[in-house]
Amino acid sequence: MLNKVVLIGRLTKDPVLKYASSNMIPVTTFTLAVNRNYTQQNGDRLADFIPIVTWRKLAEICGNNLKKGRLVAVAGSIQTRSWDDNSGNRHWITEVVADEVKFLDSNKSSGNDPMIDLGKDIHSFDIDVDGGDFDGFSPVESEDDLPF
Amino acid sequence: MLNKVVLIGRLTKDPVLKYASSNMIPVTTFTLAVNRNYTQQNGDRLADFIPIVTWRKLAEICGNNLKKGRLVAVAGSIQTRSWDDNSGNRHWITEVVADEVKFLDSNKSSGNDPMIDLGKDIHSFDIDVDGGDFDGFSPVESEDDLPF
Amino acid sequence: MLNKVVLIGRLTKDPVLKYASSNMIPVTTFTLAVNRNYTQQNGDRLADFIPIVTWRKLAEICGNNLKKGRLVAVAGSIQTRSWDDNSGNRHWITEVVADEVKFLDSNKSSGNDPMIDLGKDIHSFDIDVDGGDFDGFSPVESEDDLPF
Amino acid sequence: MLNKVVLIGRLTKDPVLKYASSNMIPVTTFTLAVNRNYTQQNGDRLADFIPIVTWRKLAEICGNNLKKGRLVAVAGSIQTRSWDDNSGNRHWITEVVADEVKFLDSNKSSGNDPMIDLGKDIHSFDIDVDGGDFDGFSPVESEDDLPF
DNA sequence: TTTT
DNA sequence: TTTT
Repeated sequence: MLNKVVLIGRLTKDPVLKYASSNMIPVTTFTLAVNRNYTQQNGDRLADFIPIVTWRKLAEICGNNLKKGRLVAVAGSIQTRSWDDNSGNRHWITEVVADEVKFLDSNKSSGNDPMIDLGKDIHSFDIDVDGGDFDGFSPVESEDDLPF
Repeated sequence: MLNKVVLIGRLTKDPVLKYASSNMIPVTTFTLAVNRNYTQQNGDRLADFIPIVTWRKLAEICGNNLKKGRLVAVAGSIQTRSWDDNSGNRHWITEVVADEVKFLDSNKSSGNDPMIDLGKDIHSFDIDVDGGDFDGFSPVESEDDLPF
Repeated sequence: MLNKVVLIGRLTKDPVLKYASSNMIPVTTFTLAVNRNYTQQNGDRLADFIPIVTWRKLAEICGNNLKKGRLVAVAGSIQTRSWDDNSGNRHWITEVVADEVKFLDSNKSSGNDPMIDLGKDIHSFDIDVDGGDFDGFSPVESEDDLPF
Repeated sequence: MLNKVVLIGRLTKDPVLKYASSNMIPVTTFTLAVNRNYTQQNGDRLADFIPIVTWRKLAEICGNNLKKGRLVAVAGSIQTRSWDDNSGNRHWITEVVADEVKFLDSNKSSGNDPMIDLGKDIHSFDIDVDGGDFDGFSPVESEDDLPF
């Protein structure tokens, strides 16, 4: 019926950009560390580590420009998927499918890496709603090959 | 940093109310079926099945009043936890911790079951922010015994 | 940068469906009464009354099917507009532009009015993202004629 | 019933911190410029300007630390209020009451002004849910004196 | 098995 | 009547 998520956090690692085997649609995945507001008395857990998936043009922008440690805002929805391991056991996965990803800090790696110039403003990228060159809009497809 | 979720869906089963073994805090869990807007061409998946956790007073209200099939709105945040199985394998779980649960349909089971009278209005219940009688506010505690 | 709203409430009046004078795009407006969780000690204000605007296909669905008192969920964003009155004074308006409207209760008026059959399930309608027959996608256009 | 807002944007001016005349509760107001994702063909409107209100401890933190141009995330709810002008005309105001404000950029004004040291991390502040020393929790009180 |  |  309704399924809305907004997160702000940092990438735990560099994102992973792949092309789905069946239709070559770009798909990028990363994990977001979202710090909790309170501090545990034992100092134990301080963050939630939330798997994020992006598709198509947004996947390419994220895969080519985000890096470990970058601060981003993600808007999207929660999705559940299942996959079967080699032993025939079914595993369930809950992840966030991002519709929008906003880059909230400037590019830290000022070296000569192939990142685009983010300029002096905060950049934001929306999802490619019409699917660009891709054949037919399907909100979620080719869920195989996802690393989670 | 920021972690906000809003869901509307139906309970896939009756909720499960337990009392955490360490401190007897009430905790209720259920799974929400959230229908997607689009229809798969193959008619395959139409909904996401999202695990929900509630604590304290809200847990008691949900555990005592919700039933399979009821339509609810949930506001809260995404949480990740890990647990180790008997074989020593660690499993990761992503679920939604509910701060607010709104009952969106009237009581379907008009029989003589022990459900409270929901009256003619939509009822809503907020989380017990101060923790009631409990000693000290801890946003998430006693995560053992969770059924997910 | 990011602008997300989710509301659940009831229409204070029947919605108003118009066609924008410049380009004949359908636009429907209504006000949502969103009850607050707490009760004022003086019993004064119990709800916020939030102006909602919808465009295109979603506007037609809302304008033709919603009625005063219906319970709906709205997802969208906050928008600010200004207009000048006859005395040359500028007025500022804050409203919610709906991307999605979900009908949460069944059709109350079971008479022979021209409402569509909502069936036994909750119906939901998304915004017409591609704009249908309209010439070029413009997220908000023709803001004149709005009744707020 | 349910009323959730998340915004990311920049302060158009320095925030205004006042103490409500009736009970001396701190209240801070500011306007957030939230850039839209799309560009108008005429280059006209690019942002929404959304009035924000915060209360109590969060009001003091915002009033003492935020400045014009700072990038923040705001989570809260939409509120409507009315006030009567000298001519006896009633005016309606829609604003966002912030429960959480996250500071997303580091302190720009590195001079010797009285701002607190924000350190090298992103700082976040939650609302003072129990109201501190104040007598009884009332989510919104003393709405007079608000500058909007 | 993690970000700052 | 506005931010970057």
